[in-house]
Amino acid sequence: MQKPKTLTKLGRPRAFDVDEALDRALEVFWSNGYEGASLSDLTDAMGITRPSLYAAFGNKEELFRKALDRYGERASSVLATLEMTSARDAIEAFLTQSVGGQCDQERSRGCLLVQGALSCSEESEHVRRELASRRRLIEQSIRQRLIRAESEGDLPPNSNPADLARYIATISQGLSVQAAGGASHKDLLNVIKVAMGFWPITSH
Amino acid sequence: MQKPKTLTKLGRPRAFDVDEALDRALEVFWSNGYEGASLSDLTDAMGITRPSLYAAFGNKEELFRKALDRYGERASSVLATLEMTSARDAIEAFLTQSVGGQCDQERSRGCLLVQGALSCSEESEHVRRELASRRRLIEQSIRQRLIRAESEGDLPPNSNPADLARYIATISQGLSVQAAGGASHKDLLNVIKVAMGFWPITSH
DNA sequence: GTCGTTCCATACCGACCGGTATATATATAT
DNA sequence: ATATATATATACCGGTCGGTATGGAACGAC
Repeated sequence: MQKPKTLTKLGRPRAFDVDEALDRALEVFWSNGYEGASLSDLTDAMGITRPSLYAAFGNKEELFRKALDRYGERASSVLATLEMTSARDAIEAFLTQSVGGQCDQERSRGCLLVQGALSCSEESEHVRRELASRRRLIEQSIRQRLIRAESEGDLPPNSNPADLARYIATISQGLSVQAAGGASHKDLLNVIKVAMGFWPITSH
Repeated sequence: MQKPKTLTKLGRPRAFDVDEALDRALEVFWSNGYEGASLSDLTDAMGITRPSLYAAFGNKEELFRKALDRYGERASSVLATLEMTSARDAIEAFLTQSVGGQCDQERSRGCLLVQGALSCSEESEHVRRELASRRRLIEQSIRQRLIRAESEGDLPPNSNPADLARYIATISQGLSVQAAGGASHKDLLNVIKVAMGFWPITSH
């Protein structure tokens, strides 16, 4: 059993920045979805060749998964808003931040977890399920926040945290569809305003 | 200028039912989306050969558009619910019927207008826009119903029909994403219950 | 230098994509 | 029967898909 030694800086150095290439790939996946993004689209945007992509990221599916992870890092600040003191503020901020992330500059693009592969060919079923699973994780975070709120007396009486969480997730995902359909940032904020109407208690 | 005569029943008769074949195609598009449905998937499900498909329906995009039209006919009863006397009942029935159409038997599949091509390669941009356009038509129907309600005093004060309509459409589209992610019929109905909470006036 | 290792560039792989040419089968019209 | 018109069956088209074999280029180790 021999040590792996310093096999870090051996051979010809990589001529591109992996993180930057991943960011570019994320953009393509975000715009075109998993199946809609061809390897040629990806390598063109990343500025690297096909073998470089496979050496650095494995294959298309692994690249997508890494792009999803990166997307999750970027969006972590959105989930962080759930930690606000009032549950109502937390939910409203979550939705607002979520919409903010879906509207880059002038173009509305929606959420990658929704745009990525809502429906697809059977070959990509695996990716589709992965996305659904990640969406479910977000819904769970919301649910846990609302369960906490319930225990703190910070929820309207007779509330069902599970149903409320699914409702919030549904709004968020619907906003993604709206964004993909061309709705403006302001439009989406107005939807949030209406959506928060279920909350009978105003906390300020 | 000669009459076209009776060129209806000439030549070898078609060996399949066009309507039934279109229904089968609709199923495939619904499950896999526009790009995710290959011609082989389609012809296999339709039970016809490729040239027969092209002779009867034009090409893949035209077939999809005809499937959309057929889908619209089926879903026309959903839009019809908007004509109920009370606006609140109309909206609630619309959402409930909508969910009913998205859950066939045990499998939840969402709305074709959302699943069809939320994101895609650049070649199918045309189809994507078509779907967004059809979604917008539905939202307009809702808006007009709410505008009518406003004029009838059947809306809460300070309501904004446009924002409310977009909100309803957002819920409906979010439900489609939820359905695609595996939510059950009952789950979706519970979401609707929460979603109607914005409506401060109960009409019975 | 030479070696070992890693990366890049090119060209290529089989499979499948949407779409079609060709030939044959089956109907009506006369 | 013959001609005409339409549908079907088969086999095929160029192009693109995701993925890779191959050979040379650029580094550290020695």
